[in-house]
Amino acid sequence: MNDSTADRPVRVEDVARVAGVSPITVSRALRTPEKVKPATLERVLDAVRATGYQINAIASSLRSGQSSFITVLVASLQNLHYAAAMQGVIDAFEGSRFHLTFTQMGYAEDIDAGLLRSLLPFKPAAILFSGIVRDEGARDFLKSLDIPVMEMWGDQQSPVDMLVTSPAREGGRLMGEHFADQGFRHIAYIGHTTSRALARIEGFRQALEARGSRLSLLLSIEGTTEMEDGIAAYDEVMRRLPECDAMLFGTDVMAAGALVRAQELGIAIPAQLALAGYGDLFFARHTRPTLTSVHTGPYDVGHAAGKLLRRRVHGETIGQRIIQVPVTLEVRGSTLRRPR
Amino acid sequence: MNDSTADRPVRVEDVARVAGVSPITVSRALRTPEKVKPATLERVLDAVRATGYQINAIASSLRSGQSSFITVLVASLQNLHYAAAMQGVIDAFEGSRFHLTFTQMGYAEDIDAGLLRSLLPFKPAAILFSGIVRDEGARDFLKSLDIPVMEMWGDQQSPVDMLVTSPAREGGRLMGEHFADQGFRHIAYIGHTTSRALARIEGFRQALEARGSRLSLLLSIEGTTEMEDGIAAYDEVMRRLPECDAMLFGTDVMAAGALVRAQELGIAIPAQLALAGYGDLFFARHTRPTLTSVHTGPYDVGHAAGKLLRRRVHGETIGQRIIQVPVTLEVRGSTLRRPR
DNA sequence: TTGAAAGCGCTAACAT
DNA sequence: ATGTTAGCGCTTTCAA
Repeated sequence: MNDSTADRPVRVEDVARVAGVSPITVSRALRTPEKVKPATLERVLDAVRATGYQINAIASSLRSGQSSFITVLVASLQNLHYAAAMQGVIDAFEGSRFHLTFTQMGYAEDIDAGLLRSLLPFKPAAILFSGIVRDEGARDFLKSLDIPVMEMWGDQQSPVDMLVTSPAREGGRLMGEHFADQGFRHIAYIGHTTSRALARIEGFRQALEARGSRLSLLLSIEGTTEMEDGIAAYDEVMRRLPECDAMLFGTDVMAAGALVRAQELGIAIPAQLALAGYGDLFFARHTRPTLTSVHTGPYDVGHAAGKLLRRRVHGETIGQRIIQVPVTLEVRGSTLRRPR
Repeated sequence: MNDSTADRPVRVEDVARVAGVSPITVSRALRTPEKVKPATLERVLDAVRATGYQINAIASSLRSGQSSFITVLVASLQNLHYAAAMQGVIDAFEGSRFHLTFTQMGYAEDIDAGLLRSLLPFKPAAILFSGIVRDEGARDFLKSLDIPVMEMWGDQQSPVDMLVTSPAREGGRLMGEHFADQGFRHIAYIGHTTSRALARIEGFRQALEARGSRLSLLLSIEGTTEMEDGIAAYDEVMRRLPECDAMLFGTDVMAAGALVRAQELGIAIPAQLALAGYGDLFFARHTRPTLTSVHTGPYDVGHAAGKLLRRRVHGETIGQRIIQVPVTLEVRGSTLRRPR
C-alpha cells in the first residue's frame, strides 16, 4: 500500500529486490503462481504489497503479445436492448483481468474489414459483436486473426467462431400462433427488415399462414425506432390498411408509441385493434393495457456470451460454440381479446 | 491495403524500407507530420498505404508513456440517464485517435483510491467519471497522476480537474416554484438522497418555502429506481401522507410507475394529485397525461464533457474548466392544474 | 530536416 | 524451481 515515496513507479525489478528473487520470478508468481514454490510465492506477494506494485499492462502486452482488452462493438448504447445485453457482458467479466473497450458502430447493416483493421493496433484478446458479421471479407479477416470472436443474435449456423443467440424465427412463430388464435384477420408488421429481423418476420408469417391467417402488410422502417416512429407508423398503417385489426411492432418502444396514438384517437385496445411489441422491455408490463411482447432476454444473451467468451480467453476449451437463449411469449392485455 | 502476403505484421521498419527513410522518420510522419518535409511525408504515406501498416498502439504507448485509452467510469449503462450521457461522450470522441474503455462501478456512493489504482496498469490518457469523486484520498491520488480528469454532475466548486454539470439546485428550484404556483399544499419528494440528489432537494424545498408552501414528506429511496419502486413509493407516500396532492420523483421512471399506480386506483391526475419526474426521458412526452419533468440534458452534459476532454487530451489548453449545461422545466399535463 | 542509438517494462526462450 | 539473456515495436534523446 506504499509507493507514495516513489517518484518513479514501482517495477518488477523493485519487487524482485525486496523479495530477494529475480524479476522473472516475480512475473511468474503473479501470472502462474503454481509454477513457483509456495514459500517464494509468499515472499513475492509480500514484496508486492510492501511496494504497492501494479503491473504495467502495456509492457506486459507488448512482450507477451496478448493484451487484456476485449473489443466490444455495439450499435448503440441508448438502445435499451443493447444496453441490457452489454450489462450482461459486463457482469460476466466482473472480477476478470480482462477489460472491455466499447466501440460504437452505429446501425450500419454490416461491418467491414476496414473498420476491423482499425481495431487491431490494440491487439485485442477477443472481439465481441452485438450482432453478426455478414461481410465475407470481414469474416475471413476475423478468422485469420485467430482470436476468439463472439457474435450475437444471428440465425446463421456457421458463426465466425462463437455465437449466442435467441431464436428470432421462433419468436415470430410464437407471436404468429397467438395472433392467429386470437382470430385477427388484417395483420400488419412494422419494423426493420434487416436480415436480423427477416427471420422473425418469416416465422411470424409462416405461423399465421399455417393457421389460416395471413400477414396483410409489412411496413419497413429505416433508422430509428422511437415512440415517434411508432406513432407515425400507426397512422401510415391505418391509411394503407384501414381494416387493420392487429399490429406487431419490431420494438416495444414503437408499440408503446402506437398505443398512445391509438388511445388518443379513441381506438379501444384490444377490442378494436390489437398491438404487440418485441423485446419485452421494462415498461411492457406497465402500459395500459399491458403490452404483449416476446421476451428475448437481451441481458441473458449478453451474459451467456460474456461467460462463454470469458472461458475462452482464460484458455478453456469450449465444447458448444453456439448457445441458444430461449424466447418466451408474454401475452398481455394489448392482444387478449379471447380468453385462452 | 496489402499486407495479406505478410505472415508477420507490418512494422515501421518495413514502411521505412519501402519509403527509403529511417524508422523514426516514419514515426514522425505519422505523429507530427509538420516536422517532416512534404516530399518525405508523401513518400512515407505512400509506403504506409502500400504496406497496409497499422501502428502497434501497445508498443507506442510503452515507449511514449502515453496510451490512447480514456478510462470511463460509469455507474450503470442500463440507466437511461447515464446511457444517454455516455452516448454524448462517445459522439464527442468520434474520429479521434483515443479509445474509450468503460468500467462499471455500480451505484457505490463513491470511488476509492484502491479502485483507481487498479486502473493504472493501462496508463490511461485521461479519466472520466459519470459522477464526482468525493473521497479525499481518491481526489489526492487523481491529482498526483497528472492526467486530465473529468467529473460530471457535481455541485462542488473545486473539481479535481474539470467538471461538466447541470445545476441540480436550479432544477429543484424551478420545480419548486412551479409546484408552489400551482397551489399544491401537501408535497412529497421521492428519490435517492445521495449528496448528488440533495442539492436538488434543497433547491426544491427552498423554492417551496420562499413561496409559502413546504415539503411535507421526503421519502428516501435506496438502490434501484424502477417503475416498481415508483409504484411502491406511491403506496408508501399515500400511507404516510394521505392528504398528499403533489409528488416529485427523482427519476421519470419512478414517476411513470406512480402514474400507472394512481390511474389503477382511479385517482385523477392532475386534478386530485400532481406527479412530476426528473430527467425528461424519452417517454415523458408520451405518457397520459404527459409528465412534467426537468430536462437535464444528459446527452448534452456527456457531449460537452467529451468535447472538453478531447481538447485537453489533444494538448490544447483549456480556459474554462467548469461548464454548466442549463436545465429547463418542462411543464406538462401531469402537474398543470391551473393555466399559467 | 533526418538519423543512430538506446531503452520503455515486461516476459519468452533458453539455460541451470 | 529459478535465473540469464534478449527482445517485443516503437519513440525519446542526442547528434549530425
